[in-house]
Formats: sequence, C-alpha cells, structure tokens
Amino acid sequence: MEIITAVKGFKDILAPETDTWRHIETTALDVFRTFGFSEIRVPLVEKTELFRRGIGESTDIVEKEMYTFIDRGDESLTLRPEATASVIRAYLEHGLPTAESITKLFTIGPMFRRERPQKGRYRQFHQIDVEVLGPDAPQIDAELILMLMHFLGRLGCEQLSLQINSLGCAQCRPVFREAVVRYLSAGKDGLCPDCLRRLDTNPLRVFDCKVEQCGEVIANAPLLLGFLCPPCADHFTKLQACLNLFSVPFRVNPKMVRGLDYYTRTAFEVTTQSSGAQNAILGGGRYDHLVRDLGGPDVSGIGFAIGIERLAALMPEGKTYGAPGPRLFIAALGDRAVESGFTLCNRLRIQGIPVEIDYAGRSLKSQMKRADKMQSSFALIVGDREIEENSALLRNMHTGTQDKVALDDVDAIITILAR
RNA sequence: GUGGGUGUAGCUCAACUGGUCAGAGUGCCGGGUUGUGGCCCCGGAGGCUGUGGGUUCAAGUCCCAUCACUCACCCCA
Repeated sequence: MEIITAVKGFKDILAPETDTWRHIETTALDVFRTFGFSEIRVPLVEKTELFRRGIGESTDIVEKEMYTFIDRGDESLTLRPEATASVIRAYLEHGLPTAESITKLFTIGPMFRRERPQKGRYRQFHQIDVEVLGPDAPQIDAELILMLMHFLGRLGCEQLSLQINSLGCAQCRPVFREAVVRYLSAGKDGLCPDCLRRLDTNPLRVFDCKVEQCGEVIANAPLLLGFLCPPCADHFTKLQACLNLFSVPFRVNPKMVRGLDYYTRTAFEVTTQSSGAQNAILGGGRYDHLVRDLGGPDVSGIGFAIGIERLAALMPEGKTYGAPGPRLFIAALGDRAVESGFTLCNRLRIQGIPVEIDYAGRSLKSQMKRADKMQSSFALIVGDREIEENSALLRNMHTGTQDKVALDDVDAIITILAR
C-alpha cells in the first residue's frame, strides 16, 4: 500500500529545525515584550470578505492565491494569506480602539497562499507579524524598526540590509503616480511585457522589475521622494533622524514599492544576499486607511511580517538549539533490572531529570553504545548482580569512572547527577 | 499559470558510449571470550533503479507519457 504524502507546498518541520524555530519564537517573545507588545492569537480562517477588503481586490494574493472554500453551502471562507487583516479585525471586534490609545500586538503562525513553491516560498509558510495601531508619530515607525533590527541582531543574523522608503499619502501619491505613468508611457518601447501590464495594473511596481532594459528606462524616472507633501516629507525625515540616533544602518531606496496596496508613508524591507531569489525576509510599512477600510475609526497603523522559513535559513551555521542529551541513561540487564529501571527512570523524570532507558533487553555493550550516541552524561548499569544487593553502577560517561550506588536511594543519585 | 533541472538503499551519492550494474559511504541492527560507550575490524537487514508504456537479443542507462521533487519567472514573507 502506498503511503500518503504531504500536500504540495506544505512541509513537515522536524528537529533540529524545530529547535531553531523555537529559539526564534522565544527570542521574539522576549524582545517584543520588552518593547511593550502583547501576543494575540487569531483564527486561521476568516470570512473571505475580510481579505478582499483588507488586502485589495486587484492584488495577486486576492486574485489568484487564496485558499477559499464555501462553508455550509453559503458562506465563503478563506485560509488567511497574511495576518494584518485578521489582527485589525480582532482589534476592532474587541473594541480596542476606544479601550486604549495605542495597541501593540504580535502574532506568530502559518499563512497560506497557493503559489508555485520554490526556495523560500511555500504554500503554508509562517510569519511573525507585528502591528502598532493608533498614533502615527514617526517615533513609532522608528522604534518598530529599531525593535526588529535588535531582534535580528539577537538572533545573530548578519549580512542583512534594511531599506526604507516613503510611499506618500493620499494627497501626494496620486500626483506622483500620474507623473510616473506619463513618464513610462513615453518610454513604453523599452519595457518588458510584464511591465507593460504593470503600467495598467500597478505602475509603481515597474520600479522593482529585474529586467535590465526596464532598469534603464526607470533610471531617470521621477522619484516619489520629490513629490512628497510637506507632512509626509517631515515624517520621513524624522524617521531617519530617529534611526540615526540609534545608529541603525539603513539605505533609503526610493524605488522600493511594497506589494500590498494599503501601505502609505513609511515602507521598509530587510533583504539578504544569500537565500536564492526570495531574498526578502521581512517587509512592512504604515497603513493610514486600512483600519477605516475595515470599518473602524480613522486611526493609523504600522506593522511588519517576518518570514520564519526565510529567517531560519539565515541563522548562524553550526549553532544548535536542541536539548542536550539525557543526564542519565539506564542500562538494564535482565527482566528484574528492567522493572526497577522503569521505576527509577520515571521517578527521576518526575523530579525533572532527563533520563532515557532501553527496554528492549539488548546486550550491555549495545546499551552503552546507545548511551554514548545520545550523549548521556551518565550511565546507570543495573544487572542481576546489582539487583541482588539493591545497588547499581553509576558511570560518568566523560571520565569513565563509575561508583556503586544504592538503587533505591534516588536522592543520592540525583546528587551525583547534579554535579 | 509559464519555463529549466532531477528522480538508484532511511540519508548523501556511484554504475564509461545500452551488455554480471544493482554498488559505496553514512545511519540502523548484531558480533569482535564471561556484564561496559567513543577509535578500529567483521557480519546483517534494507532498493521490482518514481510509475506506466515503447525501442532493442538486452534498459538504471534511449524515446514518450505521467507523477513527484526542485530551481527560476509572475508575485511575495
């Protein structure tokens, strides 16, 4: 009979990778708490309408990447392709806008997009999502970025590049957009087919086209920074000043445009050289109208999402985050020894000591091999001889020395193990 | 959705132009004098060479199809 395999683009994560993930998550929890964030857990499934309104009807995500299904024959539900919309939905549903003036939330979990899988890109992938709802002071943007760079530093990730840009607001962006369309339409002949399409759908995206020819056309295109209205320009300047205050290295990339429609003003991205084509490990930005568009009050928000798969791939080589081997391995010879080994083993575990034992009745030699392979600190050898006198041999696996101990004197054993 | 690459033991990979080619390393299990790990030595289990067709006297090796995995485009974390 054939085994059933996992669905395309859906991955199992086993140790030692799970250990790395756990380390990433606990570090995030620690850092984010320090910066005043609390965790929120939101459902994996939402009404489809939430994402249509939140992410934007014309985005690729909504157009062709969502896992959408009809529940009970009438309601359209969707596996979340991102977390921001869900977090804001919860924020509104629980009355948080009026309960507090600023809300700082993070959530960690799987997202689902039905794209063709490739390196660093899966149909179920995982994100650490962080959102600040309420005020729109540039200091908020700055400390959010400061926090995430600090987080990445804590993990020991190197060779990362932070890029920031301002996408303007409802006042200044349309003017810029028009200028870009005008400029690109004039230089149409030099654009690739994809960009010609973008010209209609999302002209700003022409900026990050990888085709060389398009790059030449874009080289002299008008830049958004030149079109920023005074409030937006001021916001962006202050953000940079704050980042400089903490010596956060960043590069202003006026050609960086984020994929999602809802971003306004600050947008940022952290990329890496390694990791293949999917080099963005994190992206985020401010959104001035998303909360309102989802039926809430007119408050601003800013957030970012880190791709855990992509981040995990950048973790320092050679470091392991798994549990060390057991403190003790019990090598039991014979039925009676196995019986008392079972008792002792689980007594010690309940005392909080990691202990392993082999019930298979193998030779002492193979049990010792196993103890060694598991990197156990000690081995306890119990055979008929020892059982007769209620004793056991406690062997230090590093030094090779061993002492006779009383088999039922759990305290004495613990004392030696603790050394 | 489009294009490229790859499919041989649990894992990493061999097998020249089709002809003992079904292998190695590693891992797993066991053994190397009585009940003692790491190094070393020996042995064992484990694969209808992804699947289905075709060409041929003969196919892991060539052709077609299919599935899976993978990389890239689109897009994005």
